[in-house]
Amino acid sequence: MIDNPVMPERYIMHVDMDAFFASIEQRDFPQYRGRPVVVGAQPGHRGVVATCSYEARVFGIRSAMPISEAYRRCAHAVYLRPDMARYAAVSKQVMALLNGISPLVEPVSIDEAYVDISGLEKLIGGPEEIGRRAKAAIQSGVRLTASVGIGPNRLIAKLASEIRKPNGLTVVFPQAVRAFLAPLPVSRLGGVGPKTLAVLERLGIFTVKQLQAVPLERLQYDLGKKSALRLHQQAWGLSSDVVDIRETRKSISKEHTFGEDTCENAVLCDRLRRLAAEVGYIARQKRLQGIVVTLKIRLKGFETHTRQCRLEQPTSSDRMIFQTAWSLYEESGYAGRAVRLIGVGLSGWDIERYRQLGLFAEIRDRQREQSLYAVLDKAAERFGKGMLRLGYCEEKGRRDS
DNA sequence: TCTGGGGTCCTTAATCTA
DNA sequence: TCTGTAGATTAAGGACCC
Repeated sequence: MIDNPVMPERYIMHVDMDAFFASIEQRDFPQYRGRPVVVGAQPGHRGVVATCSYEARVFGIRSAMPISEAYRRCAHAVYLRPDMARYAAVSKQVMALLNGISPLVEPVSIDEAYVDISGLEKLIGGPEEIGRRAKAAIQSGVRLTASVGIGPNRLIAKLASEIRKPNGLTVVFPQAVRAFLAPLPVSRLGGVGPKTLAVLERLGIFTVKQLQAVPLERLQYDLGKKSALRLHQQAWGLSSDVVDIRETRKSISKEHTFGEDTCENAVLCDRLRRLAAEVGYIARQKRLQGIVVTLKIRLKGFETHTRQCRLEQPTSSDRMIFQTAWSLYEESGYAGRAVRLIGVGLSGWDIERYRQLGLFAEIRDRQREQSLYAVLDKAAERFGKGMLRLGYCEEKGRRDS
């Protein structure tokens, strides 16, 4: 617990399941308990570690590590292929348990979620009590542990959940935010990967406190406008406190890495057809039709390219997706080169939503009207706000803020 | 040396259009 | 009607996240 418990206006809770895939395997198969468990590719094949148990981490094994390296570090670990369907079912249970605490649950991945717990103090208790309640619900509901962080916004909640792992609970009150952030390494902030970290280190910035001292303009010179602004805001503890419960998926894609690089058309064509069918199937299940098809190709040497095509009509048809992707491959000039990975994606239903509302021409008027918001205002007048309410309010809210 | 899969967001360059 | 320009869109790649 950090600082004193004065009630802030808002409390956001971040729940992060501990070593999720590996913990489910250890829960379901007692013979794996107490042993290093690595979920991911099989040793001897291409691939990386998806998750590993805390016993495996003792050997230095980490997520995203090549499986060959993991095997070198710990040959006697249990190596398992991921069973995503089983993990997804457990994830669903966890989200339902969190829903029992607050209806405002935003799953951000299979193993983590943000929960808006503002205003629950009279019903349940202070933030620490709510955190304890969430952990207990997960423990008794699915027999797994989670690390929980609570703070005035998403950033602080997430960083707080990472402070004590596994099975931790950390609450950061608003007055304590600056002191909480100051000693953290900048690598803990969102959007700081190897490239950005190298730039920051070149500038002599290693901690959040040091980052706070750097003028925004200086950061923008080295990192670009938006990335720098986001980083600067994070350094001062500023972030969204909105938990968004709507489904917001923007694209669907499937890809496959071949065991060995191939340049055989028959193999590539067959794989692309299967991937397109998977994408089409998910799109139809979600009742989505996309107007943009993307082909992804990774060649020998990890050289990666994408090619996009905008269709005449939105689609969720396997055949249409496949034919478009295959044409992109044939036109790409990569035919004959050894392919390591091939993938296909479908996106662009947001564009289609506007078109269906008869707003496509108006979108072109953006240049005259200066913004889409004016278009939405006009359209709302014409169609009535009821019909456009969701999109309209989203956009208007963003504009007003 | 080795580097999966499924995503999101940002930047940049080319192109379009009022 | 022509032309330069600014802003928007699109395509591709990069970085990052889990």
